[in-house]
Amino acid sequence: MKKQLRMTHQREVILDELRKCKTHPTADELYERVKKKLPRISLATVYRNLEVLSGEGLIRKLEISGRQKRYDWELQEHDHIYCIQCHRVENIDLKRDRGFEVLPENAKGYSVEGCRVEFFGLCPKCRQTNKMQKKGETTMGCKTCGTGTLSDKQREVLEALSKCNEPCGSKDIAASTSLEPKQVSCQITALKKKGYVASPARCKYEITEEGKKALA
Amino acid sequence: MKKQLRMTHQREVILDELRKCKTHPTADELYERVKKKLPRISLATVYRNLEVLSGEGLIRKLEISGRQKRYDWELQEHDHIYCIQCHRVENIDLKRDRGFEVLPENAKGYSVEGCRVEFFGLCPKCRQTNKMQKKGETTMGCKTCGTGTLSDKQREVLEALSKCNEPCGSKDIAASTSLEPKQVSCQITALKKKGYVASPARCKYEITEEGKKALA
DNA sequence: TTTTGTGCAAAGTTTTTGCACATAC
DNA sequence: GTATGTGCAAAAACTTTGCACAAAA
Repeated sequence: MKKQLRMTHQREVILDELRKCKTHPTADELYERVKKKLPRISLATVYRNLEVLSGEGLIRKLEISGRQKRYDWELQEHDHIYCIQCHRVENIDLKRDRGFEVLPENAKGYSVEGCRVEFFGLCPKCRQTNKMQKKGETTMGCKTCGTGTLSDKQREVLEALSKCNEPCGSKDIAASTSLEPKQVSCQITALKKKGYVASPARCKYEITEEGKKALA
Repeated sequence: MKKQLRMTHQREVILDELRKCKTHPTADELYERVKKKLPRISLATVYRNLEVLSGEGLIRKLEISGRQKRYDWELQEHDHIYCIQCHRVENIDLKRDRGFEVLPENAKGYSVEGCRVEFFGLCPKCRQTNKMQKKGETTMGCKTCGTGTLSDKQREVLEALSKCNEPCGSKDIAASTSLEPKQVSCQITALKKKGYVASPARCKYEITEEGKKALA
């Protein structure tokens, strides 16, 4: 006997937000969006629902490049393009003239259920960013982290750090900003790459001279 | 100025073992193999080397379905087939008659650097297992976990559990079998789904009546 | 001798799960 | 009222990193 599914408010909002997304979001991204409507929802609920909904065939879990799982409300099989720099994933129109069906003799005994085609390259935004970087290239430049410009979150973290007299941990930083500890550690990683943050002791961080300049 | 790479013994063995693999291994799988030759090597070294070697272009990191990263010694671009049940990844011969190149007008402004084609289905082994399951199908049947039949590892874990008088943790089980703790928890998850193992307390497991029947 | 790499343990990152309570049907 | 779902916290699963020491060039 199968479990009966219920349409809870949380589930509804999750589905709803997913349907609004064009770039197939990760559980985490979706959580951030859903939280704006349901501030008390937990990440675990988002994960659980994405799992249940894709199990039911209401949405699709994507098997795609990148570290995190991504989800798609579009059920029909279609192809994707993936930005190797910012990890965005978008749909792509592709006339699959199935000239590349696997022939039984080279399927190695597999029963083939389907095929994914994934293009990769740089999205328009990242192409633009790279161009700008090339112009004012510095020694600290780093293709994959967009050096030079600070994102809002990075600025927030860096500012919090600039107010500390001694090295502090990511939880201290989280407490003095609007950010989640998880987000803070992400930003710190990026800031370390840029040379704006140093880690004089394990899990303790402080702003560097470079970082102070970047804030100014 | 670029760092100079050194050929250490560890690095050599890692490369060597990778070259011997036909199914593109995860870091973990490779670690298990390498450990047989260098028992004192650490998983971190394997990860670090795979990262360095793929950074140098000596091996390839695969962007492929599944939870863990996989590596490939074959540098030339080629296509893969993925077993949706056991997660094995194999090469596949595919005459890409590139009829499906992305045309500039539908690349959405991306600069396309390449394309991955991935087939998925059931590998010969899993097809076989599924067939056998269908014969003796039970109410507990589950497509993705292979209910009914016990894999060798599952049987080993279940037997270990049947010898315990009280619920025990996965590390205790690992100690009394030939398996790694990591593998044990995998098997326990599968066994729980099948109803053969219960978890009366957090992280404590015991065999169920169902499980005892399955062993007999 | 200097630079690069290793083992270890601890942390970081993403996902899953047990539990007590809440909600939909 | 009961089966199903939620929030929370803790754990699991996978990967990365700081450090002190070791090995390669």
